[in-house]
Amino acid sequence: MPEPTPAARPTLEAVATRAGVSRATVSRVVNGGAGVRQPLVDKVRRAVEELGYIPNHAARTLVTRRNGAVAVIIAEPEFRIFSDPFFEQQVRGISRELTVHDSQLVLLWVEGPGEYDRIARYLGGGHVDGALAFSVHNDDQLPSVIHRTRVPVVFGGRPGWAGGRGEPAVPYVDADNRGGAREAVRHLVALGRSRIAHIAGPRDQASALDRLDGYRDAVTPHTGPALVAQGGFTVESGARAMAELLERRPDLDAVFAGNDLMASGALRVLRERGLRVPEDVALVGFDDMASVAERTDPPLTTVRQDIEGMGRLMVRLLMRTIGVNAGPGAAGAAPGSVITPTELVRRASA
Amino acid sequence: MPEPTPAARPTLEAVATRAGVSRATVSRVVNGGAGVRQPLVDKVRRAVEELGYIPNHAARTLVTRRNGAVAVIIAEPEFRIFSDPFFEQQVRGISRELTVHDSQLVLLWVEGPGEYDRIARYLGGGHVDGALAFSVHNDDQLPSVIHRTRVPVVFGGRPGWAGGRGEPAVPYVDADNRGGAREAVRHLVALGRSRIAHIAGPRDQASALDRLDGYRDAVTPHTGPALVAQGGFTVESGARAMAELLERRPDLDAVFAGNDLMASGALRVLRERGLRVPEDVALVGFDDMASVAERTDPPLTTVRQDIEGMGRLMVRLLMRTIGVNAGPGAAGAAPGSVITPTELVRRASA
DNA sequence: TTGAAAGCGCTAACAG
DNA sequence: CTGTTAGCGCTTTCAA
Repeated sequence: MPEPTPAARPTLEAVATRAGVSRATVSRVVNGGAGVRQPLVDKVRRAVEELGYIPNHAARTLVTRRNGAVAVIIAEPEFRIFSDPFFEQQVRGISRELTVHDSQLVLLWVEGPGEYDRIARYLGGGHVDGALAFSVHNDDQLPSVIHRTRVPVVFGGRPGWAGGRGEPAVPYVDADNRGGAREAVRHLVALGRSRIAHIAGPRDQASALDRLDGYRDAVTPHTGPALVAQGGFTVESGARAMAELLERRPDLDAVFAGNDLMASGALRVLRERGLRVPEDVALVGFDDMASVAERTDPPLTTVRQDIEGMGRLMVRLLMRTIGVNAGPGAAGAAPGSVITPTELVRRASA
Repeated sequence: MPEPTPAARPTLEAVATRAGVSRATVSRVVNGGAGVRQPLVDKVRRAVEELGYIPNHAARTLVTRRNGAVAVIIAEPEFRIFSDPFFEQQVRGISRELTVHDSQLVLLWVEGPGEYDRIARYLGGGHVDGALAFSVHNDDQLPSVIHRTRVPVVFGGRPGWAGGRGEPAVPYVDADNRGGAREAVRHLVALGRSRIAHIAGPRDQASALDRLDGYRDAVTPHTGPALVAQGGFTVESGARAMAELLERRPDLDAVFAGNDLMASGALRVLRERGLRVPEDVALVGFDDMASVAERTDPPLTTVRQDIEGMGRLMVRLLMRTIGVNAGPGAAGAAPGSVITPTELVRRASA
């Protein structure tokens, strides 16, 4: 037996030989078959089938410089990010859209700054065509680490430092937090409320700041005074903030919470104090997190964002960036970021 | 300007030229530097540093046939798998251990049988060195699809069909469900209970069957009659099963639930009926899911499994398989599966 | 339309 | 210990 090889995977060459054509022709057929006469196409297809040929990825990448893979970078500090339904939906969107683009999702789980080196090496090594990262805290070095690898990247959520000092322009996809907040408060105003308070999210997260801005946009001296308490996007912080608000302004008649979790905390406190929702105090949340907003009593009126859609958009943006970079334009040409619209969902709380 | 090239990534060649050595030497240094004299090593290192050289992945893979990447295959049917704390821990273990082995985690999200083709192509294309998959329902075609690609694979959880008819032997990592169940029931027996019931998990999941077997092992005619109700691993199903059990055997004095979720459902029913736990009915769960077991009232006595450890083990097993396959042994040589021990955690419910 | 040939960047014998 | 020399499997001009 001259060939003890168990089952070496067939190469282009093998297919070519079997089909009686050149490697070039096989390559053409495999890549769409444009410009090859039908009989040959058929012959090649048959050979591919019979041999069970599958193109070798590495070889292809080596010459095309394309990988068909995109990294999704997850920074661990974002605590139980996996359990976060928000995150799950976004990744689902990303995954689906990536499939459409025939690309693979490579998950990069970063447990801390100690691993930034590994990430840089991975990104720099050309394993992926681009990266998707999520808005991180302002002082994090990760964005700049990513940036230095020169791998195209799109952020999920407006990075707090976007547009800052010498910061490079980064493309990102974010919901219209400000507009959504504005709409929420206007709804409250339309309901005839005039003492509308806001429970704000953490000061180091852009989404929280944007929602606060939206609240400020809508609450004019005309509609009533601004009244803000600080929360931290958790149920407990929402409860605390609500208590504080009640102390400062016992006669408030509406609350716009920075997210559904805080709204549910606020709701609890409101009921403990014997205040009826929405009769005495109208309440609006943000996110439309199903596991929360639909299950409170009364169900929450809130602002919905298309999370899965945002994930898909991140991919589209990235793909465009990659396309652009392949062309004559230099790497700096960041395609504009995208702000997706939000929608007020009316339930019973306001 | 003869060189309009913006910033072509430096190659081995460039480093070699700069350091005044051959490509081979640079390659050696980059790959550990064994067998190269110190002065040269230093020179090369410096050149690498100055040029910001990063090895090209594709080129390396093309010749070494190794990828430094492992696929984690997730079948969507497993509903909100991301939100499942169990899953999160396992993936965390996998991710950490992969880092140790200098390998990357590639997430393959399969939304349904329609995508099996894509998966097969990906796996077959040599993108990854191996795959990790989770126990799926008995009738799923995914395992066989994976198997056909000849990519080494390790399963998380004993596949229901393992050891079946013509099924190939697949290596898997699983907790000692049977042993753990046995221990749980023996604990109940030691407590003096003699009418011990079991709420079983779904009949098509190996873990549920194994726990049932463990229960049967420990409940002998000597200790009392077997009494089993069917549940589905959810809180609600646990409650229903408990009600049924109470109907069939109002005087039962202990319950071993197939998991913590069902135990908490059972607990609720028990209290509704005015039965005290553990005084009237002792209760033991399984999993030690922190978000459940520690928060019930009373906290659940349960069986803990080292989930993150199982994730790590899956990777180690896979790495060994890959190593073996690289050697003379044929691809079929599946290294033995691993059953990890469980541990009874005593809290207040039993 | 098809084929021949030249690499992509790297590793791995094999010499020296 | 170091350099030379072949490729790994594929795409892509360039001719024919």
